Amino acid sequence: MDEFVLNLTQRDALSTLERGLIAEMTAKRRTFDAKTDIVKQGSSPTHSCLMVSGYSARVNLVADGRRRITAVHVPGDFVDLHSLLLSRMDHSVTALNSCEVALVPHNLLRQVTENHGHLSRLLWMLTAIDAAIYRQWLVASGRLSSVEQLGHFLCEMALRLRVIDKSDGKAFRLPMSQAELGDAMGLSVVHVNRGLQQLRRANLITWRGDAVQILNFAALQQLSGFDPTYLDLERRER
Amino acid sequence: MDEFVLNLTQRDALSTLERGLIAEMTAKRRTFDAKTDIVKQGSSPTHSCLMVSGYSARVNLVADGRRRITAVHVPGDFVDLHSLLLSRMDHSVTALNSCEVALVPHNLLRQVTENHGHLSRLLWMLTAIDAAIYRQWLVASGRLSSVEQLGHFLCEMALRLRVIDKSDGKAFRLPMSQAELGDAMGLSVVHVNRGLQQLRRANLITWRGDAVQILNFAALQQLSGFDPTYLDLERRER
DNA sequence: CGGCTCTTTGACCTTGCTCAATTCGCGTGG
DNA sequence: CCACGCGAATTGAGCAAGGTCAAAGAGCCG
Repeated sequence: MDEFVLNLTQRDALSTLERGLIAEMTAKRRTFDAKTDIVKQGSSPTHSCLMVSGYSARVNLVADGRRRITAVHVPGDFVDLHSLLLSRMDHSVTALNSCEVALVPHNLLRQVTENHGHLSRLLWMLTAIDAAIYRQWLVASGRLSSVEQLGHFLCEMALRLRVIDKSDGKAFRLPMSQAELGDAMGLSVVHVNRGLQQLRRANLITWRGDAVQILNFAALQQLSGFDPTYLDLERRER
Repeated sequence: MDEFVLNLTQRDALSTLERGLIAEMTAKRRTFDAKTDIVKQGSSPTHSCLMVSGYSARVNLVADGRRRITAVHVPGDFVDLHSLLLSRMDHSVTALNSCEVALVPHNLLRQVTENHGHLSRLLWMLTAIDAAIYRQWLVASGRLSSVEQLGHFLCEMALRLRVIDKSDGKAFRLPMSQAELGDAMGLSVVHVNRGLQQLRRANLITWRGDAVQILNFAALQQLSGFDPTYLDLERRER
């Protein structure tokens, strides 16, 4: 699983043994159509899902139809590692486009935690990075304006996709409708639309279909106060 | 460390060996005055902090003085386990009142991940629960009204404090000013004040000094759509 | 061509923010 | 015991960001 290995080797070296374990873990695959649930709210999975290709979103439903997307996952992301440790899914994971997923049995993961300290620290690290992203989204959600927030999100996606060679840091695919983007930002569709127009008018981005392009990363970064520290893209022993 | 053990045994059994390891890990202590930093943004700690007594908050600073509190930690919370896995702190942890903290050396934690699979899964679980709380705050921040959000937060604190025997599920201490509460909710002080008044007028809560009392938990829960699933208060093998 | 989803626009409304004062609680020094 | 000072809570008034509703385009596929 190329993207997953890239995700890890960006942050630490992997031994041959560890690469073998990863291959074993990701052997079992399944595909999901766009807009279908990969993991359902309320379920207690017996395996964890790792994105092989395609994008997915973590969706929380609130009473009376309000929804919030709390995370967007790209190839190489271990989507619900935490289902290994938690009892019941308090939210769903939905395919944004058609995607392929590796189903990693929990007992295999448990074996890793028993016998492979370093690799299990790396998996743990992935959940820590996810948490860092949640924190950053919380900051954005409560303390940035809608335009700043949109810009921040696009900077983040550009970087995360660059790690897995799906972007040069400027152009990338993002298969999300403005409604989905609104759910991710905690904004209304209408407001997302107007925010994007503002970014376009400022010549900061273009967005046609699922093709996003950041025209001036430095300016977008400055506008949104984006600081990539939280993605921890640093290679060192962990 | 009583509260920490309660936090874990709420979710799984601990062996005698594991209890011993925990005692060893939490041997070294330090106290912090109210409003001082326990961990500083930008630093690369060599130990992780576990709250022994007192409350702390995870604070992110944004340009031009905006702040966001992304988490509130109570006794028994492992405040920055993730510093074991991440390179640099992208935020600070600040003491809300005067508190005592156990300093757990990273090399000790690393040994646990090498030799004690079950205990390291439990530590990992704690970071997964933290992440679940972040997700819930994201939902609250983007999709709940200010009053709902305040209610949700108070329900959460009541439950988390009950786990560590610091609350009967109704009354508890919460040493936060309305300004701090605003930073935690992503709201302005003025609005927090008005929201709390609304909760008081509806006879749902009282709050004097740092003494909070929930007068009608069921009603507050209903109002805020609080569902405790995400706290994963279920005892089973992990 | 028809139907579907997604984007865009306009008009209006509401929640929550800002600014500025005032009041309250409480500890301190006289 | 009382005046004073200080941080926190509270209030009022006006404003603005973002929400809602409704309709009109655009793009796409069968």
